[in-house]
Amino acid sequence: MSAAPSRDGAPAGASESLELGAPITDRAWFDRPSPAVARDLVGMWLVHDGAGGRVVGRIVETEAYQGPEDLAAHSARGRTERNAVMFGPAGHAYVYFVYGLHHCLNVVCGPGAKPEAVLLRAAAITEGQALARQRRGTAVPPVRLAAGPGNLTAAFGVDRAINGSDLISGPLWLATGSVPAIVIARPRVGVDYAGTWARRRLRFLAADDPHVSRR
DNA sequence: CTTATGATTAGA
DNA sequence: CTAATCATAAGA
Repeated sequence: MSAAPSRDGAPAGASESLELGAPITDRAWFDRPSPAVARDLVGMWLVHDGAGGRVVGRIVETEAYQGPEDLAAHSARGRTERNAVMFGPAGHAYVYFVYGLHHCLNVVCGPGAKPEAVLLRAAAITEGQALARQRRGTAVPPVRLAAGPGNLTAAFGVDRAINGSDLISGPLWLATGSVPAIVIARPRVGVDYAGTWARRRLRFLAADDPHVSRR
């Protein structure tokens, strides 16, 4: 079987990856507090070179989950088999299964050993739309293909098989965007149980972008 | 072993 | 507003 397409620079003249920027290859970029990484990820590219082909999308919505003090973070209740990746080095994928239906994709952050992560909540698919629609259903409008964390993982073909994958060397990776996003901050979704942490503005969205999740 | 529930979604 | 649907974590 053939190897996954290279993450190295696109061939000269290639235009299929519209505006796809430089891959993030510096682990220090990930090794920062999750709010900073979450804000920076809005407007950047998510790429998955999966079994069915490549899917690329512009990230338009993220949420930061901080260390043990953040009562909404999985790491707040200590290290378990599920969240172990959060306690490992930054720049890896933390994928978990929830509600018996959906997968959620997170980018593990730092600094250092701090168990922080960023949940990727929505993206605008720019390449591999046919593949994404095949996975999500033909009736889904393009604007909703990756709107919402469960829909995003479905569209990109991400599941627990990729949990722990290195975002610097694996089939799932990130690249800089060419168009800076105007980012707004709002409270996170679905964490009402987290007391004062539920009110903090740790959800980051691209302003006026139709590809964000509902609510 | 049993049991409660969730960083969700679609639909009424 | 609720059902769907099951891996996970916590407790007995």
